[in-house]
Amino acid sequence: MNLFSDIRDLVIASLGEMAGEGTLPKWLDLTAVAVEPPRDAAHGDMATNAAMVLAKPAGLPPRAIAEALAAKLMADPRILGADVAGPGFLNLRLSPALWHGLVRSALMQGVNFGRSKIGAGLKVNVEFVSANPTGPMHVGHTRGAVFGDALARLLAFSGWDVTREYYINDGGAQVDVLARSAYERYREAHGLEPAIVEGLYPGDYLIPVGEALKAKYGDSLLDKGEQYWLSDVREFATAMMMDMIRDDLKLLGVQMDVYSSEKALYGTGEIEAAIQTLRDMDLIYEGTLEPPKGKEPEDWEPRVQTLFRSTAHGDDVDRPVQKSDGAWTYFAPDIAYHYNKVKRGFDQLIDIFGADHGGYVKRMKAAVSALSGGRVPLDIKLIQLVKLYKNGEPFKMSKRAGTFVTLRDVVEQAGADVTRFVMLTRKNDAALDFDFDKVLEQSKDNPVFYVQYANARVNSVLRRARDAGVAVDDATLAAADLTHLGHEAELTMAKKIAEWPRLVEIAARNNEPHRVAFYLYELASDLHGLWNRGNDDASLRFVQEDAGVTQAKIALARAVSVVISAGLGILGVTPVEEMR
RNA sequence: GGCCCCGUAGCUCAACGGAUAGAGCGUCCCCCUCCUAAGGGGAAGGUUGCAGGUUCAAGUCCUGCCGGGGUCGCCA
Repeated sequence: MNLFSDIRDLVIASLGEMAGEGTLPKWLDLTAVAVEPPRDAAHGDMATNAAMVLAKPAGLPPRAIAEALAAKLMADPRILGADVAGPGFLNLRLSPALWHGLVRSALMQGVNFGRSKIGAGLKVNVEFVSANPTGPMHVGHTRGAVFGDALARLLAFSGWDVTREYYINDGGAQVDVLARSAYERYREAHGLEPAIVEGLYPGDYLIPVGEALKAKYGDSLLDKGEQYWLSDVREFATAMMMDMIRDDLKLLGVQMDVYSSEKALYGTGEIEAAIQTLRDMDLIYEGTLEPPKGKEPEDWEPRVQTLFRSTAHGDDVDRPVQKSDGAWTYFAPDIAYHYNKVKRGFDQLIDIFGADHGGYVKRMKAAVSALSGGRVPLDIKLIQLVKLYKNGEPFKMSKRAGTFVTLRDVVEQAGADVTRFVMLTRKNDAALDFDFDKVLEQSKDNPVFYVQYANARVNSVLRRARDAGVAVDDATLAAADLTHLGHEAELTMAKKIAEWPRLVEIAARNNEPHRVAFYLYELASDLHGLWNRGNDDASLRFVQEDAGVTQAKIALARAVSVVISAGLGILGVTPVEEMR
């Protein structure tokens, strides 16, 4: 139930009638006609831009169209007023019964209120996290994980068929480094001095891997050449790292549907086939790249490489798929991997990358565009840095010094719910400050607390009503006589609730889960405001003498709670019933 | 130098191409015999970095600058 689209349907139908009657030309394109909440409540409940959008193509003055449309709309019982304003806006006042009906449907639909079918069952693949299997997840990965998971939930809520996928980068040189690092820990487990030289991973998290290797292989790998153990140790250590990463994700409440391995692409011919497909399109050639302008590397030498003609699909320069020694670059298996996703029948692909992969966006889009014949859109969301603070001071991290902050550190200190919510209070492409003290603060400048508090207040009212012997289950509330909700402050609250289904659509269409977090903050603010007005005006308190009136007021409060629960559900945050 | 992201109130940030650009913090004033004051109401605070352009309408789209960050073959 989306009141805005209902009223838009009415506007479109009325415009159709006007065309039928000759007031408007018949061939007008109505796609730009919108029905929106006005910024200023004094402008009414909804506004449409129809007259302004149609004035030019129809060759009529906007106010004339607006007035004719207003007359039409007034015939509908839902419309109490239609006033032409400003440059040609048509401001609509709606019957209170509409808002009452909306509260009722929120109560009846529960946390499904706002669910829609705008995704039309399209198969979308959301690839996120994809952290290298060489160590535990750190804060940067955490934000990507939270974002991807919330986006997946948002799209599923909005009618997409969502697959969450993790691409394991287990095919490059970094897993060899992992193996060598683990091997040193294996030697350490045998009481030998580990030679953790520059370039190896120094982290303590590999000590258990060394011990596990000892348990499995005994001393059989000691004093053997790398060619003897590298492959086995690599596989063993990678598997343990992935277990660790899965545990980290679980801490955050993130679950993947599919784990795809880069390494598994090698030797299957998939990479060769993908490249051959591009070659058949004349998009692969042998050539030499120009050195980057302005900042030429010291050791630049022109080399002939196998290149992908990504410029044919919007990139700035062509990109190598093979290194000068003939081995695949990282890009080649990634092309094959995305081709694989296309072939699995996804209608849309979404990749969530760290901001440092920004330079990779155009070439990946070019590859998918070429391989899908332009059929499958790829949206790449770049996740900006998280800056950590403690007591207002920047928290320095250094991977080299081993002082990086892990996902586990963050979740153990702040909790999964707080971590998730805070990380979604910013657009993905803006940097985020995460202050360990502020996120746990119980005050209104902490959005998590503020939203949870609103929900707790509703539950407090429900308890109170129950204690007074008033039935407040959702079915009873939905059946209550909501005409008791006549105060302007109460209708404002209901109108805010009415925006929820629309907000979800906008957020889903733009792949912007942060909108949900901001909306919830506004919704909570409205509830706190209404609550406090009960201090001055006893008739606005939720619990009243008359049971019927109480039920109507609580129906409104409960509808807020329902939306908060639904919204937090999309963010992956558990609503609390009571503040501690 | 090329490409990408960011630039909005003193600070941190919102705003699906719509009307007089909104919140929180900070500053100032007010509200608890009353459902959790862990809250609320109000005041002050703006040339949306600059200059053009498109549009009935631009913080939003396009072009060029300025400032900050990221990135730029043989890492992933």
